[in-house]
Amino acid sequence: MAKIKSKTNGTKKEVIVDAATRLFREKGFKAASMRDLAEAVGVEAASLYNHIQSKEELLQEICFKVANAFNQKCDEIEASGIANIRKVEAILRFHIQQMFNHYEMVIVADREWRHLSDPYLSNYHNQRRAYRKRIAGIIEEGIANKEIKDVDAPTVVLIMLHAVNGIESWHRSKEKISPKQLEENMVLIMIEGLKA
Amino acid sequence: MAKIKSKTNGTKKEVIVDAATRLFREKGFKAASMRDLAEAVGVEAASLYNHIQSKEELLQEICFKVANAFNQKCDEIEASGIANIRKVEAILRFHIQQMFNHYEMVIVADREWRHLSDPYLSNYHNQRRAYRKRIAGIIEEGIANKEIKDVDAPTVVLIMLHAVNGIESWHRSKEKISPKQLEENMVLIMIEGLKA
DNA sequence: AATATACAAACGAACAGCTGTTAGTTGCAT
DNA sequence: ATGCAACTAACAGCTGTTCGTTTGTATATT
Repeated sequence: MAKIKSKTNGTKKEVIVDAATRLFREKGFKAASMRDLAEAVGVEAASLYNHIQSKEELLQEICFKVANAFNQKCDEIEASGIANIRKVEAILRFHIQQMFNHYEMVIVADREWRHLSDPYLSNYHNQRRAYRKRIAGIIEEGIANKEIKDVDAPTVVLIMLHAVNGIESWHRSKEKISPKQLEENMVLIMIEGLKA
Repeated sequence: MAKIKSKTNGTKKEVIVDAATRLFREKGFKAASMRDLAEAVGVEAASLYNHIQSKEELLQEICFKVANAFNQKCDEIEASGIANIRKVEAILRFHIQQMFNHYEMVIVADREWRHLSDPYLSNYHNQRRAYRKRIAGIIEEGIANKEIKDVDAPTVVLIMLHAVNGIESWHRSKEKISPKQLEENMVLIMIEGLKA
């Protein structure tokens, strides 16, 4: 039985991915060096390669973990029988909650995925496009059902998905309103404005 | 000898800044090398330094050009005597239009300003914070006047300023609605939802 | 209980390539 | 002939990564 586990919980690789997430978020993928990462983990740069294959693998892990979370939640919401406007609201709320609980991961995926290389790059890119089309589809159904105002669905998707990125600033601001208040405000502004 | 061709009324430095803007947008500041930039301009890397002082100077130029444009427009709007909700709408419309006409510049400034170094970094950072507070102030006045719904003003600012970044995706999408349509949709969704 | 074995995981040194930038030189238009 | 703007060559430092080796420790054998 090999002891691969680190002190508290999770494999050493997970520790490395966590540190990479923090580092990529604050310096950007290109500007964060493996030596920086090694220092953050408390180890020499060469030692990292006992646990990972490459720097890019770290970015892959981050990007697809985020993508999977959103796709999975979207499956769940789409399967539920609730009204389309409610589905849109649920998706928005999930994005907001992810930005509270795992914002470094989400931000890194959103900002640095372009640095993936090609089997992964186009995979991620396709998933991203498909995800947006999916949400646009829900909105268009809602418009057809007259639950939702007659607006351009892809535009609503753009607004929603980018608006939640603003929560990054909230994390660093001093006078924070509570997460719940922020969520309710966002939903109020973005969903109430949509209702027919 | 290859020579930098200057447009009818633009210095060679402006040609370089324009190419840098394009390059920084598509590869990111760190990933874009001076040799990449030189190739885009049609010149050897060393030759660039006859016109600029450093790579960072290019980023400074981009960031502060964008910041100045927004600050200036905000002065103008604030000075006009229109209702607060109208001011917010005017600011939103200006952001949208800037994202249509100069989106590479705006995106680079928004995404890469962290790579500035310190006199410029904190200057930019302060301007950014001040700008957001300014808009939040207008919104709060509007709430006090009962023109605007009782929402958290900083949250509205976050949503608005980040939502317009979605226009970057519009630039690369195939089935584009017209700029005017997009603008009207955005205003409809984001401003109508605010009105008291 | 002491020893041997096995193997994960750390290390220092080195690599080849790229980074921004400088120096010195040369060509071209005025 | 003066000077701007291009060139080539080179720099010192950093990049991700590989190599061979050593260390620590959990298990198996004695």
